[in-house]
Amino acid sequence: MTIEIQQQRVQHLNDNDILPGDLVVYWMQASVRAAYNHALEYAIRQANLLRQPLLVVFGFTDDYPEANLRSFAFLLEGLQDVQRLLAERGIEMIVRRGSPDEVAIKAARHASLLVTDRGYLRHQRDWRHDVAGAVACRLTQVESDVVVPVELASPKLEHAARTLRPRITRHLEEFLVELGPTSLKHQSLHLGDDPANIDLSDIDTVLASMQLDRSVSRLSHLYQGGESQAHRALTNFLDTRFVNYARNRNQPQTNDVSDLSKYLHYGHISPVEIALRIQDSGAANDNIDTFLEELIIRRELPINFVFYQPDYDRFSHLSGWARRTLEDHQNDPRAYLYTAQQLEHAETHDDYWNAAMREMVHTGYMHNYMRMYWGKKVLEWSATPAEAYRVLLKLNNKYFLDGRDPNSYGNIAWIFGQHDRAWQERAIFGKVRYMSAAGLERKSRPAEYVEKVEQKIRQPKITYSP
DNA sequence: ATCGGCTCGCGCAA
DNA sequence: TGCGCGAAGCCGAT
Repeated sequence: MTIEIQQQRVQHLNDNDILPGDLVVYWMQASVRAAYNHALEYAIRQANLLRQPLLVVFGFTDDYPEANLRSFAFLLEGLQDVQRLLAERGIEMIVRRGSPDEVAIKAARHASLLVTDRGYLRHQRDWRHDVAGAVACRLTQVESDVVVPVELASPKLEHAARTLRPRITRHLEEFLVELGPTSLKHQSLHLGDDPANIDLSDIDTVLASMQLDRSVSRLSHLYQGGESQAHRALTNFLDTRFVNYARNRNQPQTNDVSDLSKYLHYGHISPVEIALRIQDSGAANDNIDTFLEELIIRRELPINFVFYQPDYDRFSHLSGWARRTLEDHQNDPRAYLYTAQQLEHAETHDDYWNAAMREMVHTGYMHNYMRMYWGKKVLEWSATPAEAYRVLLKLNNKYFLDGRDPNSYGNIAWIFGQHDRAWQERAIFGKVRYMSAAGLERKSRPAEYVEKVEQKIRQPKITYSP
């Protein structure tokens, strides 16, 4: 049984026809997995219809925006895993060094059809645009990283979750469906010996050969990238912590969260697969509903944001009340002013904040509730909102394994009022929502969170065994 | 512990 | 044009 891939996931990015070529190429870039990968399944079905083999190609570049040792290691672990999983299905995948668009163009030279997955950030869209114009064959993009395709959910920038929610919910029945694997009928090509291909059998060697920022430590002792690890993380969450999810998801002193955001960011797991597993878990409805709200609505709102807001990574995109009120308070005196370096080194007067910053630097993660507090305080302690915006995005993208994601840009924009409402006017923040240490203490146990972070840094331990 | 007030703009009903 | 409502807010009153 194979489910049809919903038509709305499929877009032809140029007007070219399918050519009488030798093979179908799937240019993998965003959905680095074998399971629940609509682009992969689409490419297999097209190859079978054309009676041709399929080649999967990934373009790997040292110049990837804001990447470093930490993120490259996780990426490579994921590539190694998916290459192995595809091989088990008789599908050949090569990872070739070079700018992704150039790698795709070269790989498509003898292709009948080039298929790719979808990314929403500027550089991801630019690559696909460049490739669409450069190849002779058709380039087909298949959305595989959201539940409801962005343009179908809404034709415009949404200002709040409550307006996007019904627009997504009405399509869930159609899009929250299984996607079984299709068998590839025709032999692969055995291109593995090409010297241009990267040998993934030893990741250390690949990393050593690269020019990259090594100042951000590798975290493979804590988290390894890859589809297999993502599935283990999901199973572990369902078996041990999901029962507490609705109650504890905003309690930073607990670990009752899914740990899946980094796998979602790298495309190591599909949101559709996660949602189906959650729905079928037999858990209490409040846990299921709360989780699906986070996974689908709260994840796809920032994707709507980066898709319809070209300046998603700049303070200047803010308009209307939030921009006005922050600028009205631009010259308010700041009780604390920290340099970017003091912040990065967690050298502030605030122990809760310092713990959050340390969690970020040393574990590549920060509890979601603390991400809000962390951001609000940087706004409070910076000379201008624009400066705070810059510093927050830089730290976010440097240290988080789930950084450089639409969620990163959405989360930072939220600090400055995006997707939020006006509140009682006060210094510096104006009418933008404020957060305080007293609020943290009222709602959670931040002193225990500080303890938890220090413990985690001292004794790093993976929460699920490989 | 819980509640109302603060405050804005969107989307929908009218 | 009016009205309800919102992710995590705070604050003061009860």
